[in-house]
Amino acid sequence: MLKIATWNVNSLRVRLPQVLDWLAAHKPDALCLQELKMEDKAFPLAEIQAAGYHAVFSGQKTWNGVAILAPTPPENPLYGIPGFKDEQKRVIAATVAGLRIVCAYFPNGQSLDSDKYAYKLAWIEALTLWLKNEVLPAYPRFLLAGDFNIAPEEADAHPDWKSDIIVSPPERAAFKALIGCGLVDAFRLFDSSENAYSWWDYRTNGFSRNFGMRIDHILVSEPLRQACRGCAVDKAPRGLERPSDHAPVVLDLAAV
DNA sequence: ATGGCGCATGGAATGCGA
Repeated sequence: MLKIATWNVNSLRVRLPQVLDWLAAHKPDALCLQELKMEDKAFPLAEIQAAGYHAVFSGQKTWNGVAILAPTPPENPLYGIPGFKDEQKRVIAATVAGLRIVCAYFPNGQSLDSDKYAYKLAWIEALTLWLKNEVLPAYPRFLLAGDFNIAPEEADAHPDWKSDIIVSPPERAAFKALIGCGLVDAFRLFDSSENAYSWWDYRTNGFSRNFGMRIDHILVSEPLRQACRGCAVDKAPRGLERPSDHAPVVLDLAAV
């Protein structure tokens, strides 16, 4: 069985002890991280290697930043979306355990009238075209994991969520177009509705009153669908002292 | 219950995230 996980850590500098604990406890075959919020020269490679993991990473100061950790060296790393000029470090790809993995931190968008919203939609379109035209044809055993900043369905957002961002029809249409490339939302293959959310607001005790959304996802290619054995949110890290506002999403995959 | 938290920058107050 392979265990593949994704976790927006909201600063790897702050969350490194929790990440190391989580690696030791769960021993994932791949862990995708987002929001490192650090430059590559600050990446804690020595600590991660001491924990028995290798890493490929793409960071920047203050914002964004993505990484893939694995017990064997991730192969053929690729940084960013080819042909899409972007200063923001949001995408890293690598091959682990015979799986092509794209780890992505989708733009937030901020609000529907923001330039960041237009950037979000353009970014998703570029990602979709790249996956459809280049990645999926080359790598049948493929998965896309990360923080999508989209709650795909009504059930994926708390009813009290009042903002348009994250749940707007164009964002949900973009998610469907992405799925339409030949991908499956692994979480929805299983009845795990009690763990429906992957993010909870830091404000107003969001976690204790379950004010959250499911915005972290693992999408798998059709050839991997039959190998999926389970997919769930691990809520435990969200309850720790000084947590990330996101919890890990974990996929169990039968070895093929 | 969305001003209300947490993080980074810079060394206080502000911008951003979702």
